[in-house]
Amino acid sequence: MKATITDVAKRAGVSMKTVSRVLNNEPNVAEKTRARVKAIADELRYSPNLAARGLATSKSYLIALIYDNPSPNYISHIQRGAIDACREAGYHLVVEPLSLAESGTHDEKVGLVRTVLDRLPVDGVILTPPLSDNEAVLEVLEELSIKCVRIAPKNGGTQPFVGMDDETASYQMTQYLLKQGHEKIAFIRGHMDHAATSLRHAGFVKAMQEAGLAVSENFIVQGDFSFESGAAAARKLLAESNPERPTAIFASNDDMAAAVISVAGQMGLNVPDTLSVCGFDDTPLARVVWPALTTVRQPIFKMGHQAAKELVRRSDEEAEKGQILDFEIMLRDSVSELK
Amino acid sequence: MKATITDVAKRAGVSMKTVSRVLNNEPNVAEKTRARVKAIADELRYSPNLAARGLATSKSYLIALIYDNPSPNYISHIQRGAIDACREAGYHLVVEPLSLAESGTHDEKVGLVRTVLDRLPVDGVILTPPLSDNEAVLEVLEELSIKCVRIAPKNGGTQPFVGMDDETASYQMTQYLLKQGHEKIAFIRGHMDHAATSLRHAGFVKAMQEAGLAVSENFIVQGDFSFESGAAAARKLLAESNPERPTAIFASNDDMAAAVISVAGQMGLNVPDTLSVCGFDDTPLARVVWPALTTVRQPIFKMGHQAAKELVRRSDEEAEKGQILDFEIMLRDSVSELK
DNA sequence: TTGCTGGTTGACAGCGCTGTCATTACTGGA
DNA sequence: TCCAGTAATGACAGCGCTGTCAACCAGCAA
Repeated sequence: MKATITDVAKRAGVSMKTVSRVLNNEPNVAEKTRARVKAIADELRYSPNLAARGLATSKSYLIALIYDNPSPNYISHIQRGAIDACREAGYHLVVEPLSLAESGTHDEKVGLVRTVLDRLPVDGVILTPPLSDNEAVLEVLEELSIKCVRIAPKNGGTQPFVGMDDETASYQMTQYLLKQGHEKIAFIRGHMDHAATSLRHAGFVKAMQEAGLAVSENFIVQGDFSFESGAAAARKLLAESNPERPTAIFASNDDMAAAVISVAGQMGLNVPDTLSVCGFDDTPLARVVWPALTTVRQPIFKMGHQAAKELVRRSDEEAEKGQILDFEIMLRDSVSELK
Repeated sequence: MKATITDVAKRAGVSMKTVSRVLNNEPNVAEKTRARVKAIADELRYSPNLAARGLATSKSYLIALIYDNPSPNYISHIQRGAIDACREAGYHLVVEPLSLAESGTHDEKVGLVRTVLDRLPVDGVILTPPLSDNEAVLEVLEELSIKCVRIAPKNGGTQPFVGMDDETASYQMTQYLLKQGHEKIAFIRGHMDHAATSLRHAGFVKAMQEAGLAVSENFIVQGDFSFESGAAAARKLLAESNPERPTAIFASNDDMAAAVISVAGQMGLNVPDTLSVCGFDDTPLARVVWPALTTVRQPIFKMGHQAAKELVRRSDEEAEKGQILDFEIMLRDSVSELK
């Protein structure tokens, strides 16, 4: 049978309340008492009953990770990071996928979110793109006054968030391409709903302009982060009929970059000799395609970690309003110097 | 403020207990009363307090997905399936990654698992490979008498499980290769800890033997399901020094198959013209490499779904001892007929 | 000595729900 | 008409914990 707080109390010859104080690290317990209670709790392998504690405190010691993102890799890393932080604080992570994109009107979305959140009284939620900026979700969270941390949101808002500087990353990657001698550089945009899409685009444009290069309309193609959209974009950019082909293509995520490499291969174009390609995200895919993809590594794990950490923060610790984490440019084999 | 059962009871002019009966679909409530209570509960947007209910019933309405598997794609699909089933039954899924492989002795592993499970009193757990067959985990589960469903376990045991027939899938895929005229077929094995590894190998061997073909030692290479191990295996198999090269390579998962394609590309071998390649799992990767991978589709989502469904089963429904789900062979472009 | 302060401890109620068991309402047959 | 027998309902305790508040015990100044 599982030990209860009463068992520990009896064994230690103190009241339940004192045990409770020790377990919650509350002040005003004599050091000697504290040590004894701790020892006995360990001995009995006591661990508090979450339901009871939750009922008494109206906290659940649960935080939710809410997402509507088809990229398993992204979620999986966020998740790992978040769980890591939860464990340290005695919290647990429950995952709640939401399919909001195709679920009708704003009110229907609100209803859906509310149903999920009503049922499970979590202490906080982590929002991943594109939900970080979803009105319906934010509205319900506000209404139920649930704490939340947004990952890579489009605009600040009042809640804390964690993100990275997509624009600068994109800017630096473009500069790298320029340094390799490329001037005819095409850019494939991501999904419109994601905050990162316009930031990455902006960084690209900024670097091009600083280099005094015109950004041709024909060299900016809209994608949606999927492999298929990347392939379509590549076919368009590399078409024979295209008056002049780019010497480099900057796809704003790895899936689309992989598609570019694949299409180039099918068309008999050698990457990186006749076409340089780079991506964004550093998914496992990046190392798995050939040639290995030059890309930007996002600190995904850490984002999840920091987000959860903020949510499980004990109130006496300092709050973080927003955090911008560092990225890293991974130079691999898919970009070469222009001869 | 959130409505409680008392609010509903007052409004409906009945006792709490009657409301409780309605909400839990218990018998012995007049249809009229039932309908009225339901309506009022809806109106008040009442949803039960999980902690209170948990305290009263010593159930948590939580099930855990425990894994130690580096494949985000696999986990992510299992997870989706499981959550789906949970939602239908008012349960929630909490995810618990465990790093058991490198965590020392058996007893240390047991300790680690126990810590995680002690803290969170879940009603059931889903075990994914390679944990489905992990002694330490199974032991703790038994000790705490927590229900569990194992996904793709090596050997039956007494718990329910869901899986697919890896051996037959592998057998059929090999037959397909044979039908394309290949005889010199190499096989790359997966990670030793996974049940699937020997099953897939067995299916391959069976088909070869039935075709009256010898399976050369040199054509069986040990991998570990990682891209890197696949690449190493491919380099070994395709080495110039190798007296005779295979005309087809059957990698026992997609990552390794992708590695084979990549290595072949680097060595100037055309896939599928001079080398046919096939994989196993049908991960997104399979459609993303070029040429697209001929592979076996596992019903991963469904496995997660069925596993969770079994755990949240109300006791009056029928139990399923074990379920073997169907696979599908996905014919794509990485295998061609031997000329 | 008394009175006061502040650190330490415990008694008790109550969080929102369900299980048990008693009570009431209703049915059909004698 | 009355009485079982069953269906419908409710009163109440208690799940394991924490918040509140009162009680207690030094130690020290007056």
